[in-house]
Amino acid sequence: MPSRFTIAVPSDYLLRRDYCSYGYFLLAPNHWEPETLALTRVLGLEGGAVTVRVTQPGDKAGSPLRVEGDRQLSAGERGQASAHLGRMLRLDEGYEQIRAFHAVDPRWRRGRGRGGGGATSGRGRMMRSPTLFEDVIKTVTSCNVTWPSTVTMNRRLCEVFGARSASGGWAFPTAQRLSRARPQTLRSQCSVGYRDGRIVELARLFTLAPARGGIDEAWLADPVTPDEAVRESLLELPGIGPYAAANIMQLLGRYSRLPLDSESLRHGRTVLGYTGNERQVMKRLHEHYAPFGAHAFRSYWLELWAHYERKNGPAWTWRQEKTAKAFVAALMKEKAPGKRAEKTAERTVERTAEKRAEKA
DNA sequence: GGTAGACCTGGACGC
DNA sequence: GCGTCCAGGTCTACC
Repeated sequence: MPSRFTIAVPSDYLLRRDYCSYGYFLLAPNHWEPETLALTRVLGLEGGAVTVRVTQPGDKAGSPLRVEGDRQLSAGERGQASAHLGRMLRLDEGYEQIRAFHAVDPRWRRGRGRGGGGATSGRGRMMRSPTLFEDVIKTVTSCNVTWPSTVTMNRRLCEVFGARSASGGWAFPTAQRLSRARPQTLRSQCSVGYRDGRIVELARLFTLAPARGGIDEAWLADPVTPDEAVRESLLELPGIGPYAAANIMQLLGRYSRLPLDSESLRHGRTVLGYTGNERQVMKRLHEHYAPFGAHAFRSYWLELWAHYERKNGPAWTWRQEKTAKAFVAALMKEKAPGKRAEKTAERTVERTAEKRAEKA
């Protein structure tokens, strides 16, 4: 028997805008339906996998979220599901925290949520995963690779190693499951390439107690822990370099560091008009966002995201199956690609999908 | 401390 | 349809 419950949200929280605010909303097992403004994904709970469908009735900021599961959930499981969704949607970041961000970067204050005195738009909450483990693996699968490959890796990880829900969806694999996986299987069935051993080792570190050398999630998430200590600790993990460490920090709610990559360079050159070599542009990017201090990443990301939305329409209208195409590097270039390049990209994406279907 | 090259996959493009 | 080149961040060896 299906279950249904609600989750309260901050008064300025708007599901379609705040959920569709970071690229991971396009990665399995997450699924967004633009027609119904519904988020669907499988969550791994103590009683097994469950597919949940999350909507915000009336599409009104501050309205409680309606959650429907594809099976009966115990009270404990409902609590677990609420905690997973709360982390994912950053519901822990209240109105005051967003107002503090807008105080240093007023560009995102426009628009009206239903917040109390001096209402703000509520912009500034970027979605993430229900668990830190999923965030770390998603970050590793996004390094040194183009977006369509990241999409493939995440989908295959779920299909090969994820638990299945009653309605047939796949959960993101647990650390326990991936820690037992053979690197060769990861490579051949999930196309993760040289990341195979690193993913297994990361999974193993998530299963170990901190006292035995495992990852101390509570310490990483504790606001008392200094940013620099967190960064150094992340850099010691396999497959985590400066970019990945900064990205995981923002996923932990630490926004002072910038995960600058090739996309940032493009943003610096084409949107901000910076010239010079890579090092010079990176330096100017750091200078540009330095005034936003503890909120630097939010300013950086909202700028970047606004650029994507100018080109492709609001993120909540994006179709998951088409984004692999939309984010093919050539199609994101400022100069429109030629007809041939566009056709080739489409053909390649289609061929890849067919090959994957055959394999499956 | 800085730099070069390997790692792997799939998109881009020429033939 | 095939072959070649290239993008992408991390890691290691070397200077």
